[in-house]
Amino acid sequence: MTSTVHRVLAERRHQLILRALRSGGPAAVTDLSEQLGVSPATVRRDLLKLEEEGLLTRVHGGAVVEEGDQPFAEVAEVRVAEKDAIAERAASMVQDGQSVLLDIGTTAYRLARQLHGRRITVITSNLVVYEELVDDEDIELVLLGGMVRREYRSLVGFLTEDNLRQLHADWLFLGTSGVRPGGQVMDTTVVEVPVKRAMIEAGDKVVLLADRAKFPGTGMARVCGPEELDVVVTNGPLDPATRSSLEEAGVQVVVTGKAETA
Amino acid sequence: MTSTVHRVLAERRHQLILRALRSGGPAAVTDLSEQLGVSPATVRRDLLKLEEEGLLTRVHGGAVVEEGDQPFAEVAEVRVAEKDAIAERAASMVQDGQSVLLDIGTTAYRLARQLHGRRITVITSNLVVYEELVDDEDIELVLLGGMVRREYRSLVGFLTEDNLRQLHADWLFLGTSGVRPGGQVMDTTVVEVPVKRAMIEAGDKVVLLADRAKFPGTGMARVCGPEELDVVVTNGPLDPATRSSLEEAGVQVVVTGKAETA
DNA sequence: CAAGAGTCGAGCAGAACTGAGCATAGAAAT
DNA sequence: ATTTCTATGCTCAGTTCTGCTCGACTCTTG
Repeated sequence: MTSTVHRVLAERRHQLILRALRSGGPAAVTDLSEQLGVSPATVRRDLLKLEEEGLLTRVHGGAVVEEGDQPFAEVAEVRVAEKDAIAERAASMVQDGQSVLLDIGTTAYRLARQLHGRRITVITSNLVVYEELVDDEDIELVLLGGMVRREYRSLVGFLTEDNLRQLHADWLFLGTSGVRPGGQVMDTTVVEVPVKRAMIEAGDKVVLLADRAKFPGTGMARVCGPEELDVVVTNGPLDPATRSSLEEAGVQVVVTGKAETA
Repeated sequence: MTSTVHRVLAERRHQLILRALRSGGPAAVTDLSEQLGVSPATVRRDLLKLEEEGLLTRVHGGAVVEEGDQPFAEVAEVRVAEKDAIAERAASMVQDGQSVLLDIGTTAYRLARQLHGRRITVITSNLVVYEELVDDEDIELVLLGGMVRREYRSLVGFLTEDNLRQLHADWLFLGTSGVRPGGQVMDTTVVEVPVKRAMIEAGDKVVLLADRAKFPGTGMARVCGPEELDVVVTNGPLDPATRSSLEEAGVQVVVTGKAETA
């Protein structure tokens, strides 16, 4: 790039900055300045504009992407590191060529982020997962039908259930609002429960993803009992009562290491 | 059609510019000028025209392709004004409270853009329509299940058909690759045909959206005959043979005024 | 708490870009 | 053949963007 120093279009710079922030987290003005080959002043002006558009937040020395811009506004930001650790562990269970059924919710979304570049089939009613994976050519993506629930970025209803009855997946990765001491998997959003049950029917191996805050947990509606689960991935420690309930039902409990990151 | 040579050249430039922007992101006027071997002034005029047609956004120093129009790469750019006129006419047929089934393809997308703010239910397997309407609180949005076809931004497969068998819509707006003289509705993408047929079954009133370039038209696969249609909206003039075929089958032919915009 | 390094915002000069108007060349129409 | 029309290239004034400098501010370190 030494020959002709083609001036980079402002718009292009903005895109690159946003991409850098999204993939690499917070970035310094000086670093961006070097990467883009423009002066720090220009980077600063770029950040100012992008902040006005609400696309990022400036901090002293640099900028970060806003969490609000990310899906799942309220829930998504909490315990991200924990969820990512769980997701990573879960992703490692899937082999190329297999099919994966992803539940709605944040945890499944974090898992989807770990699946980029894998040669697998992903089936989901999670619209954020769809958006995350739609540009990934390697992944065969199947979207379940249904009514769009904007607040949860999901698809629900009898269409979703109908579709699920026609499918079978090697893995189901399920989220939850909490697990009760007896090993009962609960949820707070009632309309999602029939969909989750249909997913359980369609999944060969059923994996529950639940960070430590979910033990013990609550929820209005019961999704299923421990006998429906094959694996629980968590970042424990989970209470002994729940653990024994799960193990009695033959559920494999996987505990990842990164519990105290938050 | 005054100066044939120049016209072709200009048209070709427009295509090249759009292709460059799609593959390489934002591009500078100077770069485009070099690549195309014309003066910056000419490039600027080209960009002006393309912006008027809504195919790109000009920025200081160059231009970028609009995000929303990214899908439908090749097809989307042609005859936008005509498609919009047809879409507007079609949208006026729908009353609040009704349900609308939208086919895949560009024309249905243009129609979706006209439906903002209407209190209706929209059912579709068109992912661009989904993206267009997902933030519109007034619209009840139902997405059909299926395998994601990235190149066409659509959902297809038996899941889509299954979903459609469970549904009924007041209106179906159908696109086509062309209508044969006998009134046969054709399509080029074979895997979409079963979905289109299922849509016809699910629609109460079936409306075909077809700009004048579709008469007469071709396509590998036959979707349906004129007897399945209720209305055809076009910007004609359509050839007398096709018109009489349609009218004999009891199809209402609606011709919008804006035929000679191109 | 204080010093120092780094960062920020504002103003300024130079460079690049834009839009408008005008001249030219080639094709179509008379 | 002449006129008309369109597309293109060029020039020029006005605008926008960029990099630099300088004083004020913020964060860190001892």
